[in-house]
Amino acid sequence: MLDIQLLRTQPEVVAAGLARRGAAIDLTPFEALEAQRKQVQTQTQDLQARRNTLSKQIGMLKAKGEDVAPVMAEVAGLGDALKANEDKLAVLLAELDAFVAQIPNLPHESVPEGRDEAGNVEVLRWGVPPTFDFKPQDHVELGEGLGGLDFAAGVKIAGSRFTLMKGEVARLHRALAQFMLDVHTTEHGYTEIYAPYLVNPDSLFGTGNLPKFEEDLFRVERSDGTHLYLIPTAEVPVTNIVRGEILDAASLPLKFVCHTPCFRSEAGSYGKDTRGMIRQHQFDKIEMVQIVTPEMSWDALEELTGHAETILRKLALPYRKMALCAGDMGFSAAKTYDLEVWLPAQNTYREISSCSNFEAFQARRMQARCRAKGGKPRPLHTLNGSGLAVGRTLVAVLENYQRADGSVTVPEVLLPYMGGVAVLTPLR
RNA sequence: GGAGGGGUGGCAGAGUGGUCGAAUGUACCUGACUCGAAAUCAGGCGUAGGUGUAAGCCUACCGUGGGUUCGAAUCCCACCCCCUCCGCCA
Repeated sequence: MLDIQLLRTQPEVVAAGLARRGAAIDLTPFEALEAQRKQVQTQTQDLQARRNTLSKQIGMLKAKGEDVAPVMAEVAGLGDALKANEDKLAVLLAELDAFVAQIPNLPHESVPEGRDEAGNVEVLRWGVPPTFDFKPQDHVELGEGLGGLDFAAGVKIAGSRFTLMKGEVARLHRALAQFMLDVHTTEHGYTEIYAPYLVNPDSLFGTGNLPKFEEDLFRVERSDGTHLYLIPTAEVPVTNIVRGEILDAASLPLKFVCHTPCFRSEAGSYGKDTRGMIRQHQFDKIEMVQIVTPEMSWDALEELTGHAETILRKLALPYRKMALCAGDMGFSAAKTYDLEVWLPAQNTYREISSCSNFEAFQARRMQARCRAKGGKPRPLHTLNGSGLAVGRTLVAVLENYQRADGSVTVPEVLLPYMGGVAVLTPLR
Protein backbone atom coordinates (compact mmCIF):
# COMPACT_ATOMS: atom_id res chain seq x y z
CA MET A 1 0.00 0.00 0.00
CA LEU A 2 1.29 3.39 -0.92
CA ASP A 3 1.39 6.15 1.65
CA ILE A 4 -1.95 7.89 1.23
CA GLN A 5 -0.24 11.16 2.16
CA LEU A 6 1.91 10.80 -0.93
CA LEU A 7 -1.20 10.41 -3.07
CA ARG A 8 -2.71 13.49 -1.49
CA THR A 9 0.28 15.77 -1.61
CA GLN A 10 2.31 14.55 -4.60
CA PRO A 11 0.01 12.75 -7.01
CA GLU A 12 2.38 13.58 -9.86
CA VAL A 13 5.12 11.53 -8.19
CA VAL A 14 2.78 8.55 -7.92
CA ALA A 15 1.64 8.90 -11.52
CA ALA A 16 5.24 9.12 -12.75
CA GLY A 17 6.28 6.02 -10.80
CA LEU A 18 3.34 4.02 -12.05
CA ALA A 19 3.98 5.16 -15.61
CA ARG A 20 7.42 3.59 -15.36
CA ARG A 21 5.68 0.32 -14.60
CA GLY A 22 3.50 0.79 -17.65
CA ALA A 23 0.51 1.19 -15.35
CA ALA A 24 -1.13 4.46 -16.18
CA ILE A 25 -3.43 5.64 -13.45
CA ASP A 26 -6.23 8.13 -13.40
CA LEU A 27 -6.16 9.90 -10.08
CA THR A 28 -9.28 11.96 -10.77
CA PRO A 29 -11.62 9.59 -8.92
CA PHE A 30 -9.24 9.56 -5.99
CA GLU A 31 -9.14 13.33 -5.79
CA ALA A 32 -12.91 13.52 -5.99
CA LEU A 33 -13.25 10.95 -3.21
CA GLU A 34 -10.69 12.79 -1.12
CA ALA A 35 -12.50 16.09 -1.47
CA GLN A 36 -15.73 14.45 -0.36
CA ARG A 37 -14.04 12.60 2.45
CA LYS A 38 -12.57 15.77 3.83
CA GLN A 39 -15.87 17.56 3.86
CA VAL A 40 -17.91 14.65 5.23
CA GLN A 41 -15.33 13.76 7.86
CA THR A 42 -15.11 17.31 9.19
CA GLN A 43 -18.87 17.60 9.29
CA THR A 44 -19.24 14.23 11.00
CA GLN A 45 -16.69 15.05 13.63
CA ASP A 46 -18.32 18.39 14.35
CA LEU A 47 -21.65 16.66 14.86
CA GLN A 48 -20.03 14.05 17.09
CA ALA A 49 -18.40 16.77 19.16
CA ARG A 50 -21.73 18.55 19.58
CA ARG A 51 -23.47 15.34 20.61
CA ASN A 52 -20.74 14.49 23.09
CA THR A 53 -20.94 17.93 24.67
CA LEU A 54 -24.70 17.79 25.02
CA SER A 55 -24.66 14.25 26.36
CA LYS A 56 -22.20 15.25 29.03
CA GLN A 57 -24.46 18.16 29.95
CA ILE A 58 -27.37 15.78 30.37
CA GLY A 59 -25.33 13.72 32.74
CA MET A 60 -24.35 16.75 34.78
CA LEU A 61 -27.87 18.20 34.86
CA LYS A 62 -29.31 14.88 35.97
CA ALA A 63 -26.75 14.64 38.71
CA LYS A 64 -27.93 18.01 39.98
CA GLY A 65 -31.55 17.01 39.56
CA GLU A 66 -32.27 19.73 37.00
CA ASP A 67 -34.50 19.62 33.94
CA VAL A 68 -32.88 17.97 30.94
CA ALA A 69 -35.76 18.24 28.48
CA PRO A 70 -34.40 21.22 26.47
CA VAL A 71 -31.00 19.63 25.98
CA MET A 72 -32.60 16.30 25.10
CA ALA A 73 -34.62 18.08 22.47
CA GLU A 74 -31.57 19.60 20.85
CA VAL A 75 -29.56 16.42 20.79
CA ALA A 76 -32.50 14.50 19.38
CA GLY A 77 -32.34 16.71 16.33
CA LEU A 78 -28.74 15.67 15.74
CA GLY A 79 -29.42 11.96 15.47
CA ASP A 80 -30.46 11.52 11.86
CA ALA A 81 -27.90 13.88 10.39
CA LEU A 82 -25.14 12.26 12.41
CA LYS A 83 -26.10 8.75 11.39
CA ALA A 84 -26.29 9.75 7.74
CA ASN A 85 -22.88 11.40 7.89
CA GLU A 86 -21.27 8.46 9.65
CA ASP A 87 -22.62 6.02 7.10
CA LYS A 88 -21.50 8.18 4.23
CA LEU A 89 -18.04 8.57 5.72
CA ALA A 90 -17.68 4.82 6.22
CA VAL A 91 -18.51 4.24 2.56
CA LEU A 92 -16.04 6.89 1.42
CA LEU A 93 -13.24 5.54 3.57
CA ALA A 94 -13.85 2.02 2.30
CA GLU A 95 -13.75 3.25 -1.30
CA LEU A 96 -10.54 5.16 -0.69
CA ASP A 97 -8.98 2.12 0.95
CA ALA A 98 -9.95 -0.12 -1.91
CA PHE A 99 -8.57 2.34 -4.41
CA VAL A 100 -5.22 2.70 -2.68
CA ALA A 101 -4.96 -1.04 -2.00
CA GLN A 102 -4.98 -1.90 -5.70
CA ILE A 103 -2.16 0.47 -6.65
CA PRO A 104 1.19 -1.29 -7.06
CA ASN A 105 4.37 -0.12 -5.40
CA LEU A 106 6.51 2.58 -7.01
CA PRO A 107 9.81 1.45 -8.52
CA HIS A 108 12.99 2.65 -6.83
CA GLU A 109 15.03 5.19 -8.79
CA SER A 110 17.71 2.57 -9.45
CA VAL A 111 15.26 0.26 -11.23
CA PRO A 112 15.90 0.07 -15.00
CA GLU A 113 13.32 1.37 -17.44
CA GLY A 114 11.40 -1.19 -19.47
CA ARG A 115 8.01 -2.65 -20.29
CA ASP A 116 8.68 -6.36 -19.93
CA GLU A 117 11.43 -8.88 -19.34
CA ALA A 118 13.28 -7.66 -22.40
CA GLY A 119 14.07 -4.57 -20.37
CA ASN A 120 15.74 -6.46 -17.53
CA VAL A 121 19.41 -5.67 -17.05
CA GLU A 122 22.09 -8.24 -16.39
CA VAL A 123 24.25 -6.98 -13.54
CA LEU A 124 26.45 -10.00 -12.96
CA ARG A 125 27.33 -13.35 -14.47
CA TRP A 126 29.04 -16.04 -12.45
CA GLY A 127 30.51 -19.40 -13.45
CA VAL A 128 31.06 -20.96 -16.82
CA PRO A 129 28.32 -23.07 -18.40
CA PRO A 130 29.61 -26.64 -18.64
CA THR A 131 30.50 -28.06 -22.04
CA PHE A 132 29.58 -31.63 -22.89
CA ASP A 133 31.10 -33.92 -25.49
CA PHE A 134 27.67 -35.46 -25.84
CA LYS A 135 24.22 -34.06 -26.32
CA PRO A 136 23.03 -33.06 -22.83
CA GLN A 137 19.67 -34.44 -21.78
CA ASP A 138 17.06 -32.33 -20.11
CA HIS A 139 15.97 -33.05 -16.54
CA VAL A 140 12.90 -34.95 -17.71
CA GLU A 141 14.94 -37.53 -19.59
CA LEU A 142 17.57 -37.62 -16.88
CA GLY A 143 15.09 -37.93 -14.03
CA GLU A 144 13.08 -40.63 -15.73
CA GLY A 145 16.27 -42.44 -16.69
CA LEU A 146 17.30 -42.40 -13.05
CA GLY A 147 13.91 -43.72 -12.05
CA GLY A 148 13.58 -40.65 -9.85
CA LEU A 149 11.05 -38.42 -11.60
CA ASP A 150 7.63 -39.87 -12.34
CA PHE A 151 5.51 -37.33 -14.14
CA ALA A 152 2.85 -39.85 -15.09
CA ALA A 153 2.30 -40.77 -11.45
CA GLY A 154 1.93 -37.11 -10.51
CA VAL A 155 -0.70 -36.63 -13.17
CA LYS A 156 -2.58 -39.77 -12.14
CA ILE A 157 -2.61 -38.89 -8.47
CA ALA A 158 -3.35 -35.18 -8.68
CA GLY A 159 -3.34 -33.89 -12.25
CA SER A 160 -1.13 -31.94 -14.60
CA ARG A 161 1.66 -29.85 -13.08
CA PHE A 162 2.19 -32.32 -10.25
CA THR A 163 5.24 -34.54 -10.07
CA LEU A 164 6.31 -37.52 -8.01
CA MET A 165 9.95 -37.97 -6.97
CA LYS A 166 11.43 -41.27 -5.93
CA GLY A 167 14.53 -42.79 -4.41
CA GLU A 168 17.82 -40.96 -4.73
CA VAL A 169 16.32 -38.09 -6.67
CA ALA A 170 13.82 -37.51 -3.86
CA ARG A 171 16.73 -37.69 -1.46
CA LEU A 172 18.74 -35.22 -3.51
CA HIS A 173 15.76 -32.87 -3.40
CA ARG A 174 15.65 -33.21 0.38
CA ALA A 175 19.43 -32.79 0.60
CA LEU A 176 19.22 -29.51 -1.30
CA ALA A 177 16.62 -28.14 1.09
CA GLN A 178 18.60 -29.21 4.16
CA PHE A 179 21.78 -27.76 2.74
CA MET A 180 20.18 -24.40 2.00
CA LEU A 181 18.60 -24.16 5.44
CA ASP A 182 21.89 -25.03 7.11
CA VAL A 183 23.84 -22.42 5.16
CA HIS A 184 21.36 -19.66 5.90
CA THR A 185 21.02 -20.47 9.58
CA THR A 186 24.68 -21.17 10.38
CA GLU A 187 26.48 -18.81 7.99
CA HIS A 188 24.02 -16.01 7.25
CA GLY A 189 22.39 -15.49 10.62
CA TYR A 190 18.79 -16.43 9.79
CA THR A 191 16.41 -17.94 12.32
CA GLU A 192 14.64 -21.02 11.06
CA ILE A 193 10.86 -20.85 10.96
CA TYR A 194 8.28 -23.56 10.56
CA ALA A 195 5.07 -21.89 9.43
CA PRO A 196 1.47 -22.71 8.50
CA TYR A 197 0.88 -23.76 4.88
CA LEU A 198 -2.65 -22.41 5.02
CA VAL A 199 -3.21 -18.75 5.73
CA ASN A 200 -6.12 -16.39 6.17
CA PRO A 201 -7.06 -13.59 3.76
CA ASP A 202 -5.62 -10.87 6.01
CA SER A 203 -2.16 -12.37 5.70
CA LEU A 204 -2.39 -12.46 1.92
CA PHE A 205 -3.60 -8.87 1.88
CA GLY A 206 -0.57 -7.93 3.95
CA THR A 207 1.92 -9.22 1.42
CA GLY A 208 -0.05 -7.86 -1.53
CA ASN A 209 -1.38 -11.13 -2.98
CA LEU A 210 -4.96 -10.11 -2.23
CA PRO A 211 -7.25 -8.70 -3.38
CA LYS A 212 -5.81 -8.51 -6.90
CA PHE A 213 -4.29 -11.94 -7.44
CA GLU A 214 -6.73 -14.40 -5.97
CA GLU A 215 -6.77 -16.42 -9.19
CA ASP A 216 -3.13 -17.39 -8.57
CA LEU A 217 -4.02 -19.07 -5.29
CA PHE A 218 -5.54 -22.35 -4.16
CA ARG A 219 -8.51 -21.64 -1.97
CA VAL A 220 -9.79 -23.97 0.73
CA GLU A 221 -13.40 -23.64 1.85
CA ARG A 222 -14.37 -24.45 5.40
CA SER A 223 -17.65 -25.72 6.70
CA ASP A 224 -18.25 -22.53 8.69
CA GLY A 225 -18.32 -20.45 5.52
CA THR A 226 -14.84 -18.98 5.95
CA HIS A 227 -11.92 -19.92 3.79
CA LEU A 228 -8.14 -20.20 3.84
CA TYR A 229 -5.56 -20.24 1.08
CA LEU A 230 -2.61 -22.52 0.44
CA ILE A 231 0.52 -20.40 0.61
CA PRO A 232 2.05 -19.42 -2.74
CA THR A 233 5.34 -18.83 -0.90
CA ALA A 234 6.59 -18.84 2.69
CA GLU A 235 6.91 -15.09 2.30
CA VAL A 236 3.25 -14.86 3.28
CA PRO A 237 3.23 -16.56 6.69
CA VAL A 238 6.73 -15.41 7.60
CA THR A 239 6.34 -11.73 6.73
CA ASN A 240 3.02 -11.67 8.56
CA ILE A 241 4.80 -12.59 11.78
CA VAL A 242 5.12 -8.83 12.33
CA ARG A 243 1.64 -7.85 11.15
CA GLY A 244 0.03 -5.41 13.58
CA GLU A 245 3.17 -5.14 15.70
CA ILE A 246 5.24 -2.17 16.78
CA LEU A 247 8.80 -3.44 17.02
CA ASP A 248 11.66 -1.88 18.93
CA ALA A 249 13.99 -0.57 16.21
CA ALA A 250 16.92 -1.87 18.23
CA SER A 251 15.65 -5.43 17.71
CA LEU A 252 16.01 -5.12 13.93
CA PRO A 253 16.94 -6.62 11.58
CA LEU A 254 14.93 -9.79 11.99
CA LYS A 255 16.12 -12.48 9.60
CA PHE A 256 13.98 -15.54 9.03
CA VAL A 257 14.41 -18.52 6.77
CA CYS A 258 11.67 -21.02 6.11
CA HIS A 259 11.32 -24.16 4.03
CA THR A 260 7.81 -24.83 2.77
CA PRO A 261 5.96 -26.24 -0.15
CA CYS A 262 4.44 -23.50 -2.31
CA PHE A 263 1.14 -23.81 -4.11
CA ARG A 264 0.27 -21.83 -7.20
CA SER A 265 -2.71 -22.32 -9.40
CA GLU A 266 -0.77 -21.01 -12.41
CA ALA A 267 -3.98 -19.76 -13.92
CA GLY A 268 -3.12 -17.89 -17.07
CA SER A 269 0.01 -19.89 -17.82
CA TYR A 270 -1.60 -22.65 -19.85
CA GLY A 271 0.85 -24.06 -22.33
CA LYS A 272 3.83 -22.39 -20.65
CA ASP A 273 6.60 -24.68 -19.41
CA THR A 274 4.36 -27.70 -19.59
CA ARG A 275 7.27 -30.11 -19.84
CA GLY A 276 9.07 -31.18 -16.69
CA MET A 277 9.04 -29.61 -13.28
CA ILE A 278 9.86 -26.01 -14.11
CA ARG A 279 6.33 -24.78 -13.47
CA GLN A 280 4.36 -26.83 -10.96
CA HIS A 281 1.29 -26.38 -8.81
CA GLN A 282 3.38 -27.55 -5.85
CA PHE A 283 7.07 -26.95 -5.31
CA ASP A 284 9.40 -26.53 -2.37
CA LYS A 285 11.22 -23.34 -1.67
CA ILE A 286 13.58 -21.96 0.94
CA GLU A 287 12.51 -18.41 1.61
CA MET A 288 14.55 -15.71 3.33
CA VAL A 289 12.69 -12.81 4.91
CA GLN A 290 14.18 -9.72 6.48
CA ILE A 291 12.35 -7.21 8.65
CA VAL A 292 14.40 -4.01 8.87
CA THR A 293 14.30 -0.29 9.59
CA PRO A 294 13.85 2.02 6.59
CA GLU A 295 17.51 2.97 6.78
CA MET A 296 18.64 -0.63 6.38
CA SER A 297 16.58 -1.93 3.53
CA TRP A 298 18.73 -1.08 0.51
CA ASP A 299 21.85 -2.60 2.00
CA ALA A 300 19.73 -5.53 3.12
CA LEU A 301 18.57 -6.20 -0.45
CA GLU A 302 22.16 -6.53 -1.63
CA GLU A 303 23.00 -8.73 1.35
CA LEU A 304 19.99 -10.97 0.96
CA THR A 305 20.56 -11.40 -2.77
CA GLY A 306 24.15 -12.31 -1.93
CA HIS A 307 22.88 -15.00 0.43
CA ALA A 308 20.91 -16.59 -2.39
CA GLU A 309 23.96 -16.31 -4.67
CA THR A 310 26.05 -18.10 -2.05
CA ILE A 311 23.93 -21.21 -2.47
CA LEU A 312 24.44 -21.21 -6.23
CA ARG A 313 28.16 -20.68 -5.84
CA LYS A 314 28.53 -23.46 -3.29
CA LEU A 315 26.69 -25.72 -5.71
CA ALA A 316 28.94 -24.43 -8.50
CA LEU A 317 25.92 -23.68 -10.66
CA PRO A 318 26.49 -20.95 -13.27
CA TYR A 319 24.04 -18.10 -12.96
CA ARG A 320 23.41 -14.52 -13.78
CA LYS A 321 21.87 -11.75 -11.72
CA MET A 322 19.22 -9.62 -13.35
CA ALA A 323 17.85 -6.29 -12.18
CA LEU A 324 14.20 -6.42 -13.15
CA CYS A 325 12.96 -3.43 -15.07
CA ALA A 326 10.04 -1.36 -13.82
CA GLY A 327 7.54 -3.06 -16.10
CA ASP A 328 8.50 -6.60 -15.08
CA MET A 329 8.41 -6.29 -11.30
CA GLY A 330 5.80 -7.79 -9.03
CA PHE A 331 2.98 -5.77 -7.52
CA SER A 332 4.55 -5.08 -4.12
CA ALA A 333 8.22 -4.69 -5.00
CA ALA A 334 10.22 -1.47 -5.08
CA LYS A 335 13.16 -3.32 -6.59
CA THR A 336 13.80 -6.94 -7.54
CA TYR A 337 16.82 -8.98 -8.50
CA ASP A 338 16.19 -12.28 -10.20
CA LEU A 339 18.84 -14.96 -10.13
CA GLU A 340 18.81 -17.15 -13.20
CA VAL A 341 20.58 -20.49 -13.28
CA TRP A 342 22.10 -22.05 -16.35
CA LEU A 343 20.11 -24.93 -17.81
CA PRO A 344 22.19 -26.77 -20.44
CA ALA A 345 19.30 -28.56 -22.10
CA GLN A 346 17.46 -25.30 -22.67
CA ASN A 347 20.74 -23.57 -23.46
CA THR A 348 19.59 -20.62 -21.40
CA TYR A 349 19.30 -19.12 -17.95
CA ARG A 350 16.09 -19.72 -15.99
CA GLU A 351 14.79 -17.95 -12.90
CA ILE A 352 15.63 -19.75 -9.67
CA SER A 353 15.39 -16.93 -7.15
CA SER A 354 13.70 -13.59 -6.83
CA CYS A 355 14.89 -11.11 -4.20
CA SER A 356 12.93 -7.95 -3.49
CA ASN A 357 12.83 -4.91 -1.31
CA PHE A 358 9.25 -3.88 -0.64
CA GLU A 359 10.20 -0.85 1.41
CA ALA A 360 7.14 0.10 3.49
CA PHE A 361 4.59 -1.21 0.96
CA GLN A 362 3.80 -4.45 2.75
CA ALA A 363 4.35 -2.90 6.18
CA ARG A 364 1.63 -0.34 5.56
CA ARG A 365 -0.77 -3.06 4.48
CA MET A 366 0.14 -5.06 7.58
CA GLN A 367 0.36 -2.11 9.97
CA ALA A 368 3.82 -3.30 10.92
CA ARG A 369 5.86 -0.57 12.50
CA CYS A 370 9.09 0.04 14.33
CA ARG A 371 9.97 2.64 16.90
CA ALA A 372 13.36 3.97 17.83
CA LYS A 373 13.92 4.89 21.47
CA GLY A 374 11.79 7.95 22.18
CA GLY A 375 10.59 8.20 18.58
CA LYS A 376 7.28 7.87 16.81
CA PRO A 377 6.20 4.57 15.28
CA ARG A 378 6.77 4.39 11.54
CA PRO A 379 6.32 1.64 8.97
CA LEU A 380 9.20 -0.80 8.86
CA HIS A 381 10.65 -2.24 5.67
CA THR A 382 10.33 -5.82 4.49
CA LEU A 383 12.38 -7.89 2.06
CA ASN A 384 12.42 -11.43 0.89
CA GLY A 385 14.08 -13.73 -1.57
CA SER A 386 14.21 -17.34 -2.54
CA GLY A 387 17.26 -19.05 -1.29
CA LEU A 388 16.46 -21.05 -3.47
CA ALA A 389 13.54 -22.68 -5.23
CA VAL A 390 14.32 -26.31 -4.45
CA GLY A 391 12.64 -28.01 -7.39
CA ARG A 392 14.34 -25.78 -9.92
CA THR A 393 17.66 -26.23 -8.15
CA LEU A 394 17.19 -29.97 -8.49
CA VAL A 395 16.59 -29.48 -12.21
CA ALA A 396 19.76 -27.39 -12.46
CA VAL A 397 21.84 -29.95 -10.59
CA LEU A 398 20.59 -32.82 -12.72
CA GLU A 399 21.29 -31.01 -15.95
CA ASN A 400 24.61 -29.40 -15.04
CA TYR A 401 26.09 -32.43 -13.31
CA GLN A 402 25.03 -35.03 -15.88
CA ARG A 403 27.42 -37.44 -17.53
CA ALA A 404 27.37 -39.19 -20.88
CA ASP A 405 25.84 -42.40 -19.50
CA GLY A 406 22.91 -40.54 -17.95
CA SER A 407 24.31 -40.65 -14.46
CA VAL A 408 24.57 -37.53 -12.31
CA THR A 409 27.41 -36.54 -10.01
CA VAL A 410 26.31 -35.32 -6.60
CA PRO A 411 27.67 -31.81 -5.88
CA GLU A 412 30.41 -31.87 -3.28
CA VAL A 413 28.54 -29.78 -0.70
CA LEU A 414 25.59 -32.18 -0.76
CA LEU A 415 27.61 -35.32 -0.02
CA PRO A 416 27.10 -35.05 3.77
CA TYR A 417 23.36 -35.13 3.14
CA MET A 418 23.41 -38.06 0.72
CA GLY A 419 24.49 -40.88 3.00
CA GLY A 420 27.41 -41.96 0.88
CA VAL A 421 25.71 -41.65 -2.49
CA ALA A 422 28.12 -39.75 -4.73
CA VAL A 423 26.61 -40.57 -8.09
CA LEU A 424 23.01 -41.10 -9.14
CA THR A 425 22.99 -44.08 -11.47
CA PRO A 426 20.43 -44.72 -14.21
CA LEU A 427 18.27 -47.83 -14.14
CA ARG A 428 19.20 -50.52 -16.61
C1' G B 1 -17.47 -31.82 19.08
C1' G B 2 -19.46 -30.80 24.56
C1' A B 3 -19.16 -27.84 29.36
C1' G B 4 -17.20 -23.73 31.94
C1' G B 5 -14.01 -19.23 32.50
C1' G B 6 -11.81 -15.03 30.17
C1' G B 7 -10.10 -11.02 26.39
C1' U B 8 -9.04 -3.26 29.25
C1' G B 9 -2.73 0.87 27.91
C1' G B 10 4.57 -2.29 27.34
C1' C B 11 3.17 -5.55 31.56
C1' A B 12 -0.04 -6.33 35.89
C1' G B 13 -4.81 -4.88 37.20
C1' A B 14 -9.46 -1.66 38.70
C1' G B 15 -13.67 -0.10 36.41
C1' U B 16 -21.09 -2.89 35.29
C1' G B 17 -24.80 3.35 31.84
C1' G B 18 -22.91 9.84 32.57
C1' U B 19 -16.86 15.05 32.90
C1' C B 20 -13.65 7.28 31.48
C1' G B 21 -8.98 7.50 26.95
C1' A B 22 -9.84 4.90 31.28
C1' A B 23 -7.91 4.42 38.78
C1' U B 24 -3.68 2.09 40.86
C1' G B 25 0.92 -0.50 40.57
C1' U B 26 5.06 -1.47 37.52
C1' A B 27 8.24 -0.42 33.41
C1' C B 28 10.04 3.73 30.68
C1' C B 29 11.41 9.25 29.88
C1' U B 30 12.54 14.22 31.98
C1' G B 31 13.70 17.20 36.16
C1' A B 32 15.06 17.86 41.53
C1' C B 33 18.23 15.75 45.35
C1' U B 34 23.53 13.22 44.77
C1' C B 35 30.54 13.45 43.36
C1' G B 36 27.76 9.49 40.75
C1' A B 37 24.12 5.74 41.42
C1' A B 38 20.19 3.71 44.37
C1' A B 39 16.16 5.38 47.18
C1' U B 40 12.78 9.50 47.38
C1' C B 41 9.91 13.61 45.32
C1' A B 42 7.62 16.31 40.96
C1' G B 43 6.13 16.04 35.96
C1' G B 44 5.54 13.20 31.55
C1' C B 45 4.41 8.67 29.19
C1' G B 46 -1.11 4.58 23.91
C1' U B 47 -2.57 4.32 18.48
C1' A B 48 -4.77 6.41 14.22
C1' G B 49 -7.14 10.47 11.90
C1' G B 50 -9.13 15.61 11.13
C1' U B 51 -8.12 20.88 11.64
C1' G B 52 -4.66 24.89 12.50
C1' U B 53 1.50 28.85 10.81
C1' A B 54 1.64 27.32 15.85
C1' A B 55 0.18 26.49 21.01
C1' G B 56 -3.83 23.81 20.64
C1' C B 57 -8.68 22.03 19.57
C1' C B 58 -11.65 17.98 17.78
C1' U B 59 -12.86 12.67 16.38
C1' A B 60 -12.33 7.39 16.71
C1' C B 61 -10.35 3.18 19.24
C1' C B 62 -11.24 -1.04 26.11
C1' G B 63 -10.89 -8.78 21.07
C1' U B 64 -14.06 -7.93 16.10
C1' G B 65 -18.70 -6.53 13.85
C1' G B 66 -23.69 -5.10 14.64
C1' G B 67 -27.63 -3.21 18.05
C1' U B 68 -30.13 -0.46 22.34
C1' U B 69 -29.49 4.71 24.40
C1' C B 70 -29.29 11.71 24.56
C1' G B 71 -24.83 9.02 26.30
C1' A B 72 -21.66 2.25 26.15
C1' A B 73 -15.31 -0.38 28.45
C1' U B 74 -20.02 -1.12 31.13
C1' C B 75 -26.49 -3.55 28.52
C1' C B 76 -28.12 -6.96 24.08
C1' C B 77 -26.82 -10.13 19.59
C1' A B 78 -23.29 -12.57 16.42
C1' C B 79 -18.41 -13.86 15.52
C1' C B 80 -13.00 -14.43 16.61
C1' C B 81 -9.19 -15.69 19.96
C1' C B 82 -7.11 -17.56 24.70
C1' C B 83 -7.44 -20.76 29.20
C1' U B 84 -9.49 -25.23 32.04
C1' C B 85 -12.06 -29.93 31.89
C1' C B 86 -14.39 -33.99 28.90
C1' G B 87 -14.49 -36.52 24.10
C1' C B 88 -11.76 -37.58 19.56
C1' C B 89 -7.02 -37.73 17.26
C1' A B 90 -1.07 -37.79 14.35
